[in-house]
Amino acid sequence: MAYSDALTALADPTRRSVFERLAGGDRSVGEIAAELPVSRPAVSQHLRVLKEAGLIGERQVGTRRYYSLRRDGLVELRDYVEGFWEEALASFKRTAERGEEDETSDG
Amino acid sequence: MAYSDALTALADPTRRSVFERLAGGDRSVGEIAAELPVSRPAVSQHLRVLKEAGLIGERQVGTRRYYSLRRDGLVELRDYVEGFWEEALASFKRTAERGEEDETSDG
DNA sequence: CGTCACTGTAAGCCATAACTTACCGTAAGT
DNA sequence: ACTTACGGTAAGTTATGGCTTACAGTGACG
Repeated sequence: MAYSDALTALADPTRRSVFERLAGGDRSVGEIAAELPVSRPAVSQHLRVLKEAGLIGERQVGTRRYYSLRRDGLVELRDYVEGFWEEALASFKRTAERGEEDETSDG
Repeated sequence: MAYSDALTALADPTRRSVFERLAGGDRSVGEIAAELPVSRPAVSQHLRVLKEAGLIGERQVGTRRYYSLRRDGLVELRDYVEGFWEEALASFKRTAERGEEDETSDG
């Protein structure tokens, strides 16, 4: 399941920072590293994880590599949350229907 | 930021299993533990993390504690992904408008 | 009050992963 | 060809966190 990798990838704060910077447009590794308090190799490693999670893509220009958000990856994550949202609503509804009884009425 | 805690919480597979089981309705710690290959204390710890992330709530009945999804927590996570989705679309659009850079290697 | 059922917490172990420095390959400019 | 710029990879260190067992606390019930 890809949403699993996506969630794992976005769990780390630093990696999330890297990811969120790509929302503003394509960025090279050096550009991202310059704005973060970690080394360039660290950024490289984060980018690798994000890429393996399908969240970003890369485009090479000379020796530079521009990373960008990948639409499909976002869709998967979005669908997971949305799907869960639907289930949650159903659950809330069931709970509400059972009334405010705070006792164990389960058989 | 709460979505941060939510993402961290949902990163772990076991914890995600715990969380997803709550989508089917309220559950006690013992019930959840019985369905998972980890000990009850482990489940307890996962529930604590999920609760601190605002994703679930608890309701005590006797010595039992029923955990349930928390609507607000879901909303926050959903909004984060949705907001990102919007930004991503804008980014995609910008990239498209800039046209394809033909220096891109085939990859 | 004594016992049982249910659960949270503490302590310790160990796998994971995030970070660093060092190194290597590659592309462009002179 | 040499130099510079850019970035991926390897190796090693260290912090994080998920798991287990042992223990403590609380409510229901005879």
